[in-house]
Amino acid sequence: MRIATWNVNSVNARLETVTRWFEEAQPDVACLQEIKCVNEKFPAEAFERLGYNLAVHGQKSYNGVAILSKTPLEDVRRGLPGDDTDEQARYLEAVVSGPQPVRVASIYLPNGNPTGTEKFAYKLAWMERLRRHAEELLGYEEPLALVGDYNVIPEDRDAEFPKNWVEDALYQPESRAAFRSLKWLGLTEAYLQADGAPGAYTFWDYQAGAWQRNNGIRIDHALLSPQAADKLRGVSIHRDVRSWDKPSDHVPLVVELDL
DNA sequence: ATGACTAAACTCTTTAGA
Repeated sequence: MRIATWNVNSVNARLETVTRWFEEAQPDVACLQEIKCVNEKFPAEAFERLGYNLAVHGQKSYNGVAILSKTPLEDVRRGLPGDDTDEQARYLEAVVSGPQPVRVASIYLPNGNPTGTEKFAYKLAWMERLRRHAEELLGYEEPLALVGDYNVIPEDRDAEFPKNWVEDALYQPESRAAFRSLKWLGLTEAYLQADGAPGAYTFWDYQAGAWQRNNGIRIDHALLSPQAADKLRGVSIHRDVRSWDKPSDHVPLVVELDL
């Protein structure tokens, strides 16, 4: 089973690019972030034509997450528990049905810039809510994949030019510590486990020729429960998609499990 | 020191992204 995560930076503005990738890569499950539309505006038919079932948690203009699956989705949960006043659509969870079901979450973790503002505080609070929720999910002792745009650069080697990021929310010690504390619950970071080579990035800014200079960062991640990590076969980053016409600034990350 | 791109919307600028 191939589970993909991809921040598409507007599913409607980029529908042709996104569906082209689906046709080529044929993921069994795909978690999308930054769909940037309400549920009613999600281009459901385009994906249903490709054989996908879908769950969408959208929002006007910003954020928005979705899960697409070739098998039916069950136990769909919208929103991250822990704050009833949070209206940002950044978390969607569902169980992918099949002989060996997998629980999957599509995560769009807050950016948090600029640091020292309420946006950064929101990022850290959101990460703490995610940690608590992940702790509960791990208690199920099931195959679980928490995938998405974490907006965290875990280590120096996850940036081509680490010095560019020292003031950035994605690279603050607090952001990185929160990411580590999530992993320390007992989650396996799929890329490090299956590959781990430095210089692999998932995001290149649109500005200042970042792609041409390979000024990239690795901020899209897949965290696996022990029951899923045991079945980890491999991970691939679809880097070439960044050079397509009308690209997202993120590229797909694909995890392959023996399930 | 600044801006560079891209998208969305109560669009001819502003906000947000990372």
